[in-house]
Amino acid sequence: MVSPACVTVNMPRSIEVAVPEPSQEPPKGRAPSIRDVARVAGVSHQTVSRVLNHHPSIRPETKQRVLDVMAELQYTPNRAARALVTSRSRTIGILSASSTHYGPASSIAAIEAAARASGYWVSTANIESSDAVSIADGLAYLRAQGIEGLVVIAPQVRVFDTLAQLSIDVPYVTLQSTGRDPEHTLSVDQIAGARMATRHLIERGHRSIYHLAGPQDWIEAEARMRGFLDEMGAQDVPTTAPILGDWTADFGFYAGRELLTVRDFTAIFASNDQMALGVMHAVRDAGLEIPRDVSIIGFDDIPEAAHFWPPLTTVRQDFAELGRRCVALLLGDLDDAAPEYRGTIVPELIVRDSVGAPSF
Amino acid sequence: MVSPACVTVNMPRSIEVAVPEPSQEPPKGRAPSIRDVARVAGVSHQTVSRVLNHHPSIRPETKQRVLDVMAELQYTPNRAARALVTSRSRTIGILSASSTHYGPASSIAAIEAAARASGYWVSTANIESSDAVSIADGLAYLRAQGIEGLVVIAPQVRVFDTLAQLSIDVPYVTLQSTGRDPEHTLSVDQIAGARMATRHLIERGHRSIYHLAGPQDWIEAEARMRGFLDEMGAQDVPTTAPILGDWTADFGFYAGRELLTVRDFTAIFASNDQMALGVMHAVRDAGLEIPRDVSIIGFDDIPEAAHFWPPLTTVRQDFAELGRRCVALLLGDLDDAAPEYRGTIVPELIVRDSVGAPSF
DNA sequence: ACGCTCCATGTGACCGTTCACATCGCGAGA
DNA sequence: TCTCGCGATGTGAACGGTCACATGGAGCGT
Repeated sequence: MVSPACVTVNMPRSIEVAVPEPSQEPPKGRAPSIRDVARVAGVSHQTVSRVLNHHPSIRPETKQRVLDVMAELQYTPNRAARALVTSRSRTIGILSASSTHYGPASSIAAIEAAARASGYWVSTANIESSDAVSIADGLAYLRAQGIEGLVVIAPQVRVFDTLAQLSIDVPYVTLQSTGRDPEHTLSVDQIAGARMATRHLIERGHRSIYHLAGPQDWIEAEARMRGFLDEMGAQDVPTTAPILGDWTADFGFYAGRELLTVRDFTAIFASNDQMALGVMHAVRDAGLEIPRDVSIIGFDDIPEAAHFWPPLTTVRQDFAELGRRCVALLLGDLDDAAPEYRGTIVPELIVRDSVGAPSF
Repeated sequence: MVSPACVTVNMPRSIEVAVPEPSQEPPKGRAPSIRDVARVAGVSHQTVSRVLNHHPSIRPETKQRVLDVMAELQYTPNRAARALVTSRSRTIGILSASSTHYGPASSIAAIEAAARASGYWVSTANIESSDAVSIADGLAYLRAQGIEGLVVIAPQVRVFDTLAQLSIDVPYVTLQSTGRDPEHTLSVDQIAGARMATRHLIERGHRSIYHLAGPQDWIEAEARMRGFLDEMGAQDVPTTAPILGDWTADFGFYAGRELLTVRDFTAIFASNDQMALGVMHAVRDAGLEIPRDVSIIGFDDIPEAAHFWPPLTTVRQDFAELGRRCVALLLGDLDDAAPEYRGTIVPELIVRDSVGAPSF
């Protein structure tokens, strides 16, 4: 990956714009304020404020004059002052775990883009371990920031406990799948995706399938597991207990190695692509071939999945769209407008080469 | 990866703490302020402020009383008010590209953690394309946020131009390798890492080595390329022109395929692990084996690299440490303390199975 | 015993914005 | 013609902290 290497700090080279004509604005140390603009434009500070807030009753001529002065003075509204008086920070908080993974990272990027487009700011708190203290720290950090909304990309069960405990009461969005509270639910089920994946394996003839699940307190993990179990049940295939992992390739590797000592299965459905990769590694290490001896299917379609060996069959999620809708929903809520994103994002089965017919 | 699925918004469940005794603080709509605390504690607002700022001359007894009241009232200092009067946002901006990749994502997470530990906030602007407009947008966004320092994880050449253009004059840290401005430089060279990788290939007997570089306006990419060229020169190995890529596995795949039509090489040094993965894919598709027919080495040691087929020999970077030092340097600078992190983070060669002796 | 310093604390202004309210024309309805 | 209403603008007070300065004792050297 693009990796930083060496660090250089550079002092500000304050660019002195030599103004030839002695204009009337005093070059104070501070940045120009609304009153500076007002003075130069020959209006009151309130008029400037109105321009800033797109107030309807302002003469176009006046408005233009103010805008011109703003540009001339390189005026930037002071976020702190505004937040102080409105007591609105226009900031959305993200509580995230595993932010170095593709899924969360993509979601975060999409959320940030969507928020920025709507004039909101984003503040992220990454938690390393998912213990209560770490979660509480993250939430306290976000609370101190005065967030107006919260997106949770983390083990949610614990987060909600902590949320209540800290008595943080902002609207929150959680990227989850359980269909309760349908009023506020986007119904893209991971369940559907997981069922797709499972069905794909069954259709190819597999009957002994293991599921490598994610951490049990992640609702996503739970949903995929449920999708797996639902589909297995629906198709009358005997079910084995899912193995609870931690989303990492390392875990997939060790779990795969363990599983292979028995070898009572023909296919594995991993709850994400990284774990699938680890399993593939273990399978090859055991001298077996994919998909001849073992079929493997993943979840997420990370950009690398197409280049695994063999290229991984998986379920694609549109993280960017997810992030966008998530913000739309939160902002629709915040700004009291009707959220328009109630539709469904359909996950998509991406068939590549890691699934074949069972060998026995 | 951990992937969000379905979105649910939940309204705040405002937790009413039923206070039995009618205490003297009025339950106004707003959060308690410094003056509310002062009133209850029987001191002046300024005393409360002093407690907040760890002012030395305060009687321990008074201090404790104030702290108690703060806890009782669940007082949280208002960031906006503080920022307004001090005109310091205590926010560090990150301008990042490819933030979904492991390296940048890890750096961001580390920066955020380090900043949080120092009482700073972090604001990230992700740019999707690296054109000037996109960069300018990102910087404007950060500027509006009132950032006090800037970390650039992006194509730096262009960023600096834009920086000057927008006349943003905050101290900045760039994760870079060129050794100019040694006063402010951490000397971990990517160059060293790249030389290690190259030397490893040469020592194994390779003489025809291609380098798959990153985008030319990323200083990291440039540094690795320079390291490659330096080592090749030092060892008197004839050099071929590096191929400029875009950090993605897809690019590695196509470049590899292209290269294999000629097949005038025995090893490839990819500038990051993703591109290395793509190349591996292309090599296998051509019916060749790694490392028997072609040796491949990467850069970064992403967590998945150990599970590639074959496990990838690569150069490990400690992104977390990098992020920490980066913040230390920036903050040392900001707070006018002597930065202690002038030392060197040594990249480490991780030998796995993707490099062997040349086949011809 | 006097003045000086320093510690602990209080007072009021100010940061840059928005909010509530006041003001001033001007055209329309009576 | 008088007034009412509304559009366009101005005035002053918040918001919740920090800063500069003032104040009143205690400690202390002479």
